[in-house]
Amino acid sequence: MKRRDVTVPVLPDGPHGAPDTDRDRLIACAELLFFAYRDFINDPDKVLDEYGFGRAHHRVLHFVNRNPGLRVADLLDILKITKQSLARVLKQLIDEGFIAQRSGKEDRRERLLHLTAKGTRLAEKLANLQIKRIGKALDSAGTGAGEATRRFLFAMIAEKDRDRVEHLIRLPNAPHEKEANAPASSQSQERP
Amino acid sequence: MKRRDVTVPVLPDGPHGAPDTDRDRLIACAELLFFAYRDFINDPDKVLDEYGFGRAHHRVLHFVNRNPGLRVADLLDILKITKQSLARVLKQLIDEGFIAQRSGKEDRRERLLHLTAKGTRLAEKLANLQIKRIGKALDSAGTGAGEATRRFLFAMIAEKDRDRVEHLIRLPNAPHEKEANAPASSQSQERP
DNA sequence: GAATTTACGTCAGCTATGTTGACTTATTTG
DNA sequence: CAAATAAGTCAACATAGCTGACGTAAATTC
Repeated sequence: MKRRDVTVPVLPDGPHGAPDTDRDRLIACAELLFFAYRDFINDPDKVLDEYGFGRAHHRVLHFVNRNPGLRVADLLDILKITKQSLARVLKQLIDEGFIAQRSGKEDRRERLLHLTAKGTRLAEKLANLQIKRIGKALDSAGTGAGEATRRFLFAMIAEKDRDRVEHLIRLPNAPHEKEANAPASSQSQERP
Repeated sequence: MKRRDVTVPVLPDGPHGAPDTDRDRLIACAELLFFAYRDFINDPDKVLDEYGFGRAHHRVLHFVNRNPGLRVADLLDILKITKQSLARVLKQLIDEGFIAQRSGKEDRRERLLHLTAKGTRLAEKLANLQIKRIGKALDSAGTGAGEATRRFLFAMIAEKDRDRVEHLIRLPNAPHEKEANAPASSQSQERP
């Protein structure tokens, strides 16, 4: 690729002759979100590839790991995909021994999802990759960045889903200090 | 969907009897990133649907809008997709009059990308939706959240891409206060 | 000036992950 | 018992990635 030396307006002036910095800052956030997410997804993807899995499998593993006993309906609600989309990856994960189902004790129509030992190993391996990257990023972002970032990300979630997510992530000091409650479905009472 | 009222350990204690809050906080970031991105993408998607476009089209519109005169090769580098993947959406955008190409003046092999008036209208419409959501989220996240969030997101980007991104977003006060420079390609001079 | 490299476009085919709509089965609930 | 619910399944389709191969025009190099 050739390089040209051309001077170019770096920060084009807004309508009033001054840079539209507020807007630019918000747009920068949008672009950063894109790049950050792109790379956030990337380390796990490499590992998943070795198993013949994709991101969809990762998401299922993750949320089942974090919420053992999750029902299929809950997972659908978390992922916001259709039953058929989920079915495909879930079936694979079950067939290959990463996820086990147990019938609900109270409601035997429910299939409560759990990770097997094998599933837990993979889920943790993937989680550790992401945790590592996030940890480093927060360190380099300075004190208070974690708190601020969580608040920002939380506020980016569609209003109607925030309660649900807040319960789901069950963070020690949740974004708005609401009392934490039972995860989406979770635990329940089973486990004989 | 039925909900059960079951009391459940909200914050399972870690190995030392205390909650493993550090790890939990990092995992919360990961989950929040997933939910935030999911919904971040959502408003534009609805609009794009009306045009028969998808996210891929949005990304192209966005980066061409922000960097008029971008070359195809630059776009590939930004999006990290293959030429063939890009070709499909780019062709549509050109055929339907959202994007125009001009041969480079110095190097006539290059096809420099620009938005048409129609393209600009759509790109701005989409950008405004996202800006609005981000603006609200930052407000609700408190002072300093923007700064912190940008730093965090920037640090989440793969190291080898950070320089490039930093130039690309040309933020007034970039994450590390480096001097802003010309956009990735657009007219540009960089490239190692 | 010929050969090579570069920028871009394109053909053909594959995969992962999402979608809709319809139907079955087991189980709970009214 | 009838109706609603949780889950599984079939078929068909769309989007957006991917690989590999090849063509063409222009620029660069030998």
